[in-house]
Amino acid sequence: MPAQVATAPTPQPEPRLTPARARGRPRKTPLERDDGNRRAALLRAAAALFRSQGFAATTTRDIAAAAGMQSGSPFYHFKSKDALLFAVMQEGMHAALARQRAALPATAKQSPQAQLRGLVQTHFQVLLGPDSDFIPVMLYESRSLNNAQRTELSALQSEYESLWTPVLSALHGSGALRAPVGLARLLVLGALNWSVQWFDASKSATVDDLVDAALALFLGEVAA
Amino acid sequence: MPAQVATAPTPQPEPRLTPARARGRPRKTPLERDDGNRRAALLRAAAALFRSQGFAATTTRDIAAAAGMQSGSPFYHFKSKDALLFAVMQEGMHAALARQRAALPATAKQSPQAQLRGLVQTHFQVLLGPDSDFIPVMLYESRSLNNAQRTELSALQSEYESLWTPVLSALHGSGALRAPVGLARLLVLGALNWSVQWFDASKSATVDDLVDAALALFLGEVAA
DNA sequence: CCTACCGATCGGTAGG
DNA sequence: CCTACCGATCGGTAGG
Repeated sequence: MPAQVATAPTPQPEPRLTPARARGRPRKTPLERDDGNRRAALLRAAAALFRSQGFAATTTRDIAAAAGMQSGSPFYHFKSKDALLFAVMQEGMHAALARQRAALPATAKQSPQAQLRGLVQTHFQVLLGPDSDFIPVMLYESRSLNNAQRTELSALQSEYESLWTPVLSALHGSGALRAPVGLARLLVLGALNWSVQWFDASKSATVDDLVDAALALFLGEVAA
Repeated sequence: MPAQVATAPTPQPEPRLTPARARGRPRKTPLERDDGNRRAALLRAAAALFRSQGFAATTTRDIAAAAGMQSGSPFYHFKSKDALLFAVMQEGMHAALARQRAALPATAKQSPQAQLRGLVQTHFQVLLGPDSDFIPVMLYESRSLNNAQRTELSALQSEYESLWTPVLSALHGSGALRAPVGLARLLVLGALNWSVQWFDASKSATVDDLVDAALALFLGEVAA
């Protein structure tokens, strides 16, 4: 029998208005409660589950369990399952935009070919690298959004596409890219986006192999 | 009061083993019952709904209503909702294979470039033409299949891919295609498959425009 | 293929 | 963030 159990009976505490505060896991004051941490955990869990099972097939109970919560708790952080999906997609788009913008200066003074290579490389990293559940969810689950959400995301997607257009235009102008710029952008992004369906990090091809293959396919460029 | 009602009381028919046969809408004998027609109607309705709403978000009641049936009736034709999804995908793959094989002879004696153009054109028609819900469902809902179903479909998909490989190999051999054949096939099909996400028949670009743009992008070919 | 129904699950909420 | 719960919906079935 463990020594620390069954000693003197625990004295009943005086009744208080907020009895739970003093028991269970220690509570933090509102300022240090780190809501963002729990919210971020929910977002990450939701992104992973939405990606692997799809939005409609994922229950809010699945998400709660993956984040270590009880079934009703996600609704403390998000108004609805829909709002969770939208937040995942927004987070994904903001991260993708930030990464492309951070990578742009490195090739800004180089050839359009090198600029396209930079865009393609970062795009593959966003799709296939670590923390890469958010954008695939956005690509493949947008049908589950309502109109207002779809409109708001469309604006972010247009921003993202606007990073590609000048580079493709320059390539078209020099004859390196023969297809019309608008359709070329759609076909190129399609070729890249589809990789989330088949890319397997445990297989032989690496992300760099994909970048080389894509540039070779679109521009006839052979890797250096 | 309608004349044909409230005349002589309907005589009770003799009790029979199959009383329903003689009442209600006329029944056909088993041979002319045209089960295939009702089954095909369910498949078409399911394909359209699975495509527009996704598998998990579509109820078997939705499908029944779209085919003009009551809620329990789809289960007379299909064992489960899963079986319906699988049948849609199988139908789609068989049709796609049949159409590609029918189109092959037209370009068999022409250049590899012309052969690729033929494959791309038929692929776009299967994806975007009339009755084009089946293949998009297969492309975007395979996560909802069980393992046995997935394995069976993989075989059909391999058959389909095997139509592309010799053409891409010939193009790679002649230097017209610089990317490795395996990755090129995945990127090319991705570019084409993604079109179901954005192609709008009511917009300016036609399927023929897409074919031209794709060939220009992959081979640097300009349309004749 | 219809009628009537079951058992399970699900998104979401009240109150603490 | 947890507990306890509600109302609605859903896949599927028995019997005809």
